[in-house]
Amino acid sequence: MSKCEHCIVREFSSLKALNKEELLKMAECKTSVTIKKGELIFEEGENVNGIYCVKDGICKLTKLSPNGKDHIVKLVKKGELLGQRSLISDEPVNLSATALEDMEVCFIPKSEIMGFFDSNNQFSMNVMKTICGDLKEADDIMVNLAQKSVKERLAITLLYLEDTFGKNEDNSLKIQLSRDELASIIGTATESCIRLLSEFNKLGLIELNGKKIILKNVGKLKKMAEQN
Amino acid sequence: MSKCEHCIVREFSSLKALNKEELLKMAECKTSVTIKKGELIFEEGENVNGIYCVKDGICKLTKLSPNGKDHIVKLVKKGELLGQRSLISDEPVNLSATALEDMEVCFIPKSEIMGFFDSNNQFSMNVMKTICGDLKEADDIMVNLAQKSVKERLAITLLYLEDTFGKNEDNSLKIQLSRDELASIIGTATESCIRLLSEFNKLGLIELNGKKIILKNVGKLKKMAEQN
DNA sequence: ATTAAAATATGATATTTGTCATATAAATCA
DNA sequence: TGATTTATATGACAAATATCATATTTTAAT
Repeated sequence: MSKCEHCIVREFSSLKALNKEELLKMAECKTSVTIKKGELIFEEGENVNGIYCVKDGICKLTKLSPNGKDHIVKLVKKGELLGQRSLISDEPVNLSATALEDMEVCFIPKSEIMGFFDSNNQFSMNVMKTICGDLKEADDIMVNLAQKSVKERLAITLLYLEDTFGKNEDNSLKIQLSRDELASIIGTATESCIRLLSEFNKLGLIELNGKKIILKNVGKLKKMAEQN
Repeated sequence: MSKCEHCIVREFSSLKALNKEELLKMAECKTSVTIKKGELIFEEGENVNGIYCVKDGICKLTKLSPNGKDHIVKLVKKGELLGQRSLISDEPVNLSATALEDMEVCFIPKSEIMGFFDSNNQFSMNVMKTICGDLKEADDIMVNLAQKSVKERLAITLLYLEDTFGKNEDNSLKIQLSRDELASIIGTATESCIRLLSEFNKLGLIELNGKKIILKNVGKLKKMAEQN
């Protein structure tokens, strides 16, 4: 069993508040899990009795709409925790988590985390801050969905993806999403998403190369994002 | 200065975790404020050094989009707290709060609240649960904005308004919103909102009487909300 | 390697929604 | 009260977006 103490990823999450003793205790009860690209980590409505700490890889959090289409609510990367909301609310998870790349995650059971809430105030505060950050982000996304055009939202999303997940040596976005997934972040039909990508390509804003997307003109993309 | 101890509204918020002693302390440093319909409580970007406890009345939380239009992110009623997120994140508020009715609120300074976070674990937990609830709600709203038509969102919103704020003796919605405000919850143009209200009226789903809206056929409205 | 399945792409068209113009009704104010 | 502003309503039209059809490319499977 690997030691949480030596896990660098921990430093990026609320868990950084834990002391040596707490880390040793956690290392004993945690389980390491490998998840293959495309696999489900947990599903909407499930009881996840603990939280997942993402050691490596990216996953999407989705919510199923009554019409049967998924919407991607959030992308989660290395260093973040999954399932905090559900744990605190003591409810089933309201989102599904699916790996977009091969992942390494650690599962920490509920009882352990609840103990930290009681004993470590800084940890509680960190978790609260994270959730508050998520809420603020959600507010921004809501306003974009309500008031911006699909074109603007595509520009915003592309910039966000480069900003958050970085780019490869060839300048292409590191995170690889299908057109369908991209559409499901933006909140539009897959065809509309594809069409606008083509348009951006023709306008020289981006370059398409199979699944690879390169942002060629960030300045113009930023203008496109604020068109109104 | 009125006593927090005897304030019933407190029982509906995270503050219910406070003990007698804490309530006495709070009563000493809080300020009661009366706010007239239409008045601003705080504005996006402002430093609100504390939280507001809503004793009476309803307010809207809005966010300004770059295009200059407001979006209503949330409606807040008696018993809820305002400004928690900003306080925890130690950031300016990201939303503006405006009274939709005459209001009675109490302002509790930051220092006081931060003390409760340190000393009263149940209080922290309550606040966390509230924010988690808000986050879950935000997820739902995002999916609706991304995937439902304006018509569906209007139906959903009307049902939500009756459910959350109740109705008068004549069955009309207790909360009175202008068409403009209703449109800004739904995320559509004012004219579109008005047009759809007329349509719902003609279909017998609702009845319009000046500013009053009566839900005549909740069953059909529910069907309309899930059309897809 | 060949076939089948899935993803991407694009055209044609329908539907939804926004915008602009204008009319009427309601609220506010001098 | 009358005048002025603001809110509501509706028509006409334009623009954005979805849907359906189909072609092409890519990926996966046998």
